[in-house]
Order: sequence, then C-alpha cells, then structure tokens
Amino acid sequence: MSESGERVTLDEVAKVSGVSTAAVSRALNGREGVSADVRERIRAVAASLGYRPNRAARSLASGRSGVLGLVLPTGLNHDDTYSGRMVHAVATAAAAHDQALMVWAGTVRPEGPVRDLLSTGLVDGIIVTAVGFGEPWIEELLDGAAAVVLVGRHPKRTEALWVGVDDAGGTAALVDHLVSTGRRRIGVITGPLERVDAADRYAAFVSAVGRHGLAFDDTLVAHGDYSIASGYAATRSLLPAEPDAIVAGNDHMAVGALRALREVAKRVPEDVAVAGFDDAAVATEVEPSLTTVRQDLDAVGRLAVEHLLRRIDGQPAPDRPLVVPSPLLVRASTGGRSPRPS
Amino acid sequence: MSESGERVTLDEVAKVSGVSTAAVSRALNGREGVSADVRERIRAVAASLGYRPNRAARSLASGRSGVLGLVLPTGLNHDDTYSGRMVHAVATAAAAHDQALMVWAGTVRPEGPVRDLLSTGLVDGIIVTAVGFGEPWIEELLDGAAAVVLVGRHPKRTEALWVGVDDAGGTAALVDHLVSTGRRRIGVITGPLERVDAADRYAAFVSAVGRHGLAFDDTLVAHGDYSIASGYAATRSLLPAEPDAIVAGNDHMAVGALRALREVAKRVPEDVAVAGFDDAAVATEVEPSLTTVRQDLDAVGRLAVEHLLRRIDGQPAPDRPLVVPSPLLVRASTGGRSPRPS
DNA sequence: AGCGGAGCTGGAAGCGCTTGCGTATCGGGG
DNA sequence: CCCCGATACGCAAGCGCTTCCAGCTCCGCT
Repeated sequence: MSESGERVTLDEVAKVSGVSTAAVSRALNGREGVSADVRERIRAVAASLGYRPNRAARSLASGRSGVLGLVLPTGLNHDDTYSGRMVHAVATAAAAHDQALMVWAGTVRPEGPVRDLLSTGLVDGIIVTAVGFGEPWIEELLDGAAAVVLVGRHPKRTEALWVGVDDAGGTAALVDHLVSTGRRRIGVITGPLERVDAADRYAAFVSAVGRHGLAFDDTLVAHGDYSIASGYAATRSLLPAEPDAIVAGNDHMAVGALRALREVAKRVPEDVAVAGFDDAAVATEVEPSLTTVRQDLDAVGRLAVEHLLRRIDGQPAPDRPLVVPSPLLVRASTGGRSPRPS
Repeated sequence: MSESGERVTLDEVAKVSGVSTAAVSRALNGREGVSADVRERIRAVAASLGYRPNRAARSLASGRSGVLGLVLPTGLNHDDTYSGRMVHAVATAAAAHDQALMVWAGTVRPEGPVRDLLSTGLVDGIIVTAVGFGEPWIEELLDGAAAVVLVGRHPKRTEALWVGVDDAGGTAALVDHLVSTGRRRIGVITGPLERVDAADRYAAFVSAVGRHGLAFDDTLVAHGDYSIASGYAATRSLLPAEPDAIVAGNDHMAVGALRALREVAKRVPEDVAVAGFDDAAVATEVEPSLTTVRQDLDAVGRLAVEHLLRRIDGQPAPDRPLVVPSPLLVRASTGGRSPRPS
C-alpha cells in the first residue's frame, strides 16, 4: 500500500498510469472527459501508490478549500455542554459531506482572524453559533459576500439565514401542558435576556400565559444566567409569590430550582411543578426527573452544514429560517403524565 | 480601509509599493533582507489595501499551513464537558500562536480523513486527545513522521510524547487527605478502566491505600462509567462494606454518590466523606460542595500546542511527559478543613 | 467514401505565495 | 582609490493541482 513517509503527487500517478495529469485530475474527481477504463486504471494506480491530494494545491487551483468554519460563543459557561455538543454535531455532519471543520473559539479579536476567515481562502463558508451575538463583526461578516449560516436568530439582521431549535413552539407546548394539568400560578426563570434564545423563550412564555388568561405579574418573573446557582437564587425569590409551577429557561436552572424547593420542603410535582429546557443529560439524572423540551443539536448541526454547502454552491437561501422541531418531554417533575391528546 | 469584496494579492501590494513581490513577502513575514524604511512602507501599503495573504498559496509554497489539528474522543458521554473545554483550551492556545485549529470529532473512519491528516498538508501537526485510545490508527499516526502530541498517556506507546494532568499525584493527595482526617475504610468508584486516566487514578488509589496500610478489599471497590447514574449505583453496592469515605473517579460519579448516601440517610461528611476528580462546575453547586482534584485543561491545551509547534519546528521531543499539576481542593464533602501542614 | 460531430486526451497556463540565487549598491579598510 | 564583504533587492522557478483549449480518434451519417 502507501509508503508512509514520502508524498505521492499527481504527476507520479500520471507517469505511472501513462496519462497526463489532466486526465488523472479528472478521473479522481469524478469529472467527465475520461473513458471508463482509463478512469479505472488511474484509480487503481492512485490507490496502490497511496496517493493523497495536497489540499493546499487543490485549494489554490480551484478556489475551494473543502473546509468549513465554526465560530463558537465567546464567554461560555464552563459547565455548559453546548459547545461540545455543537462541535460534535457539526464535525460529524461536515465529515459526512467530506468537509473538514475549522473551529474558532475563545476570544475572537475583531481585528484578527475573523476578517480573514474567508478572504484568505482558509474556509469556504462559516457557521456562527449565535449565542454570543451582538458582536459587530458578525454583521460585518453578513455584509460581505461570504457564505454564512447562523445558528440561532440574529436580533437585528432578520434577513440572515439561520437554523435553530423551536424555542417559541417548545415553550408554548410546555405552558399548555402545565395549564392542562391544572397549574395556574406559573413562575418563570429567564436565561440571560441579552441572548436571543433566552429572550425568545421568555417572550413565548409571556404570550402563552396571556393566551390562557392566567395570573401573571412581576412577582412571578425572576432572572438567571443559565447556571444552577442562578436557578437556585431565582427560585428563592419566587417563593413569596407562591407559584404552583416554575418554568426555567434551561435544565441547569431547573436543577437549581429543585434544590431550592427541597430546602423549603416543597414537594415536586405535588406542590410545585418544575420544567426546564434542553433535555440535558442531567434532566434524567435528578430526582424527580425533569420535564423539558428537547433541543436537537445534532439536527441543527446537520441542517446548518447542508445549507452552508448549498450557499457555497451559489444556490439561493431559503426564504425562511430552518427550525428543527423541539418536542416536549413530560417527566416526573410536572406530574409524569401528559394530558390526554383529546 | 479594505474593500470588502475583492481580494488583494501580493502582486498588487508590490506594484503599489513599487517593489518586488519577494520584498513584500519578506517584509510582511518579518524576514530579514529588507531595510527598515522599505519594510514600513510596504506594511503601510498592505494595511491600507487591506491585504490578506491567501493561506492556500502560502501553504503550497512554504509547506506549512499554519493549522493545527485536534482529534476528539469518539464515543463521548454527552453530559461530559471535556470535549467543549478541550476545544476551548486548544483553540485559544492555538490562536495565541497565530495558528488556526481544525477539529475532527465523532466517528473517525480509519480509511478516511485520518490518514490524510498530515499527508495532504491540511495541518502541520496534530493533537490527539487520548480518552478514546486503543484505536489502531493512533499508533499508525505515531509511526509516521508526523508531528503528534497526545493528551494523556498512551497505554502501549510509552515513548510517545504526551501531556496531561497529574492523575496519580492528585489521587495520592486525595487519599492522604482522607487518611489524615481519620478515614480508614475508603471505598473507590473507578471510571471505565479501559480509559487510561481512569486506570491511572485507580492504580494510584490502590497504591496510596497500601502505603497507609489501610483495610482494603474487593467490597470497597466498585466500577462506574463516569456518569452520575453509575456513581449512584456503585455507591449502593458499596454500602454493605460500610465505607467511611468514597473516592469517585470523577465529579459526576461523586454527585451520584451524594444522592445515594442521602437516600439511605448517611450524612456527608460526618458519616461518609466523598471526593471526586475534575473540579467540574457541578462540584461547587452540589450540597455539600465536593472535595476534588482540579484538572486544568487550559494548561494542558496550552502545553500541548506549545510542544506541538516545537515538534513541527523540528526540535527534539522532551524526554518525559508534560504533566500539569493537579491540586487538591478540599471542600465540605470531606470535612471542609485540610489537615494541618505539619 | 467523405464529412461532421461527439468524446477523449494532453499541453500548458495559471492559482498566490515563498525562496534560492544573482546582481546592484554601499561602506570601510588597506 | 580600489577591492572586498555585507546588505538590499529583484528575478524567476517552482509548490501540486485544476481547467481551458486545441488536437486527435472514432463513429455514424449521407
């Protein structure tokens, strides 16, 4: 098979096969203009020589690098699994399309790499996870000719293509479920509202509560930052309002809520129902298990990659965002049984 | 400043500056052979034109891509923050050295990308997180001329350069602490022993317990898989042996242990001390807060990048692994006070 | 038998950058 | 004043691949 050290070039394959480099290139890339038998011969030779195309050269010549970029949120909560799950999802999807994945994380200097991302030909297109939106370079990117797909809605640039989970639909389903199981005083713990997903979930909550004509005032609203500790603190501040249910912006905060409720000897779900959002691993590991909304990041990653590739190929963007369904998962923390589907 | 659309090439910068492309290249890359004033003029022109070098071309010409590769473990536990933290750490470290980061995660087909990783010039070197060791292609990689740095000890290839946390030292310090606070029947919950870190921690535990001449037998050993649920189950199986302390292979399992102990009304730390490993975010969010060993992944990432770059530059590998210190953090779950430093 | 066209194939021109080598320029010592 | 070494800079040859274009072969048609 392949010699481990030396690199085999196109020329060598051509020489051994007795054809031109042009033919080899066409054959190996599946382009037409090569007869079937020659193509096979070339492929056999390439395989036996262990030929691997040099990406840099290919990229230079073709203008395409076969690499996708992924920009991760900046100030990430360290116990958040979002980052890791997203990398996995996108990396897997990219690999399925034979693309490599380049990742930027941590501090992204505006003057630095970002501007270069596409202009240097390092990547063909780029996926920006929206969690840390608001940074000006994102809009700059959007304004360029670059192929960009956002994960999550951008607060201002509504025309930009994005894919994401159904924050609104999931939250609405959650509230419907609570109401249908008899809850009337539903408290809410929001995530950090400068984040679009947190704001969207909160807005959907408010609208759902209004739709049901429920009691709702400031004393039933508390703010957190997606951490367990903030969920705990928020819940304590909610207790005077005597909620019979608490909807947390994510599962971590719901875990904090459970802890706070246990401390004051409130039973879950008998006295207070608790629900989260994400379907993080912890949701099934706490007692009682958490009712939550599944956030299917694998699907998000897959969609993002597919549409990015489509953009790169010059196809028009779809005219509306790509929202993956976010099903409600009813577990013990809200009573365990879903309402009859009547 | 820069025109957003069109790409500026070296030639244009040269033309505008009135010098040759060679001079521009040297000036911009800080190589000698250009006088100071010319260098400044060129830099000014490049800046005003918004010139960005084309990485593919540079890579082709120089044989260096300025990109580092990172291979993440395959079958990752989804609630594990390891992956995300590692990506962050390495990406940040790489950016500090002006290197881009390419990531492979999920299923790595042996036939596929891995073989190509270096032979195609896509990356200059590669960091393999060892967690999923045992796969044959890693050894294949090690056998090649490639620049590779392992994160974590490789079970077989002891000669391979690796960086990692101090599993042994941290565990030893933990056991010493427990013994010095009066614990005598110390139970252990191991991680998945096919993973080197889990095995190393277990071995260190056994040796430390032996060093102190403590009671130790099979009934004080239980096995888990790093998940909360497995820590819970393992703890239940440990209870008949009446341990006065439990050392879990990571913080998640320790959390499971806390839950199990609470169920049987054992007080922590009065009846049983509990300790973890990692200093995950959850360690300070549970009640009581967890004594644990900090795993400084940022330091690991930084070291890995630095040494990889050194390898790429052809410098010899250090003759021993690069282990970052893993300090013991004493918290409430083992009694809250560390032993006197007497 | 002659001719047009379709399908293959090779030659060669780059893609944008780095770098070895040669030339020009300058300064200082003999 | 000349010679030599050091320094600054330009020329041009690639790096390995893709792709345009032209030439060729071979077939089917009239």
